[in-house]
Amino acid sequence: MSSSEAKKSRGRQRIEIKKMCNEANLQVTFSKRRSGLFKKASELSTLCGASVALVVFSPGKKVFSFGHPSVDGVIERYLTQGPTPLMDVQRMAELEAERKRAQELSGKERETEAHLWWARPVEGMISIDNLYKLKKAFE
Amino acid sequence: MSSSEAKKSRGRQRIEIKKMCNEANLQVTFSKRRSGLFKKASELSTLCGASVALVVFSPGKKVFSFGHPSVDGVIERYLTQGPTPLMDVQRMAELEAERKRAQELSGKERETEAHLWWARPVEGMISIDNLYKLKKAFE
DNA sequence: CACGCTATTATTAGCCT
DNA sequence: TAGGCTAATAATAGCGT
Repeated sequence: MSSSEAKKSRGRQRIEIKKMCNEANLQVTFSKRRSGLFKKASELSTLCGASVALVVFSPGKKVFSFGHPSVDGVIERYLTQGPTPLMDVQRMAELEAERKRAQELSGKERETEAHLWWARPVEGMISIDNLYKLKKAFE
Repeated sequence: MSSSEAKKSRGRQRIEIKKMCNEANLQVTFSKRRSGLFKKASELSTLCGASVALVVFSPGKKVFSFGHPSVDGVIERYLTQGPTPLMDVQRMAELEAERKRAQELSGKERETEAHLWWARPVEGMISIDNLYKLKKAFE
């Protein structure tokens, strides 16, 4: 501020919605816009009582998620009520068996960061993985 | 417009982020904010090259979704790499390969399909309860 | 019920610290 | 790398059509 007439800031500038070239800037923009996006998502669910699931992978592979009532719950509804038709019991039994086998192979849970209070409030109790495979099977 | 000095509009008013009481207004707000949310999601994926999956169920049970490169692809990554129990190396390799393949296939045909290409309402015909019954039936 | 309009609020790009 | 600041752009609540 040595200059008595230096402008404090150029303020917000219009940008084109295209892949950002500057890597450093991209990182900052990602963080800021991600926050805004999750806020909007939570507001929509609160204001309108809508169910929302939002999952975002950063360019650096980190994952962020928000869900109301829960990510897994909404995903389950999506996979179940989506374009996929109902499946037969036969196929379900097969996949259920595989699920149990896989469950034995995997012993632990993955804990990720939880800075954001609105992120992943509840852990799904139903085997989402199983449901997903069911859906995949019918495609 | 009989009054020559009638104000055109009170403009945007501050609102509290709580469940809206007025049903009619809620419907309008849901539509507007849903559009904004999906736009923000698409902008984030475009600007930063982030993978995004967004699923919204309206109070009226209709479902809207957006995904980049695809909803299913991102959900798969979430279910695989996310909070869900990890699986054996064999299966992870399979999913990894499939993800890469899916990534290459994307970005090839995805342009302006219609007005809001990123918002596709889908008819939900299957209830979650049906799935539960089916699951219990075979259990 | 979906759009169009506009005054305001909300979000954020570019800088600085 | 992560937070503030501020000027501008973007989103939108309340009304009309």
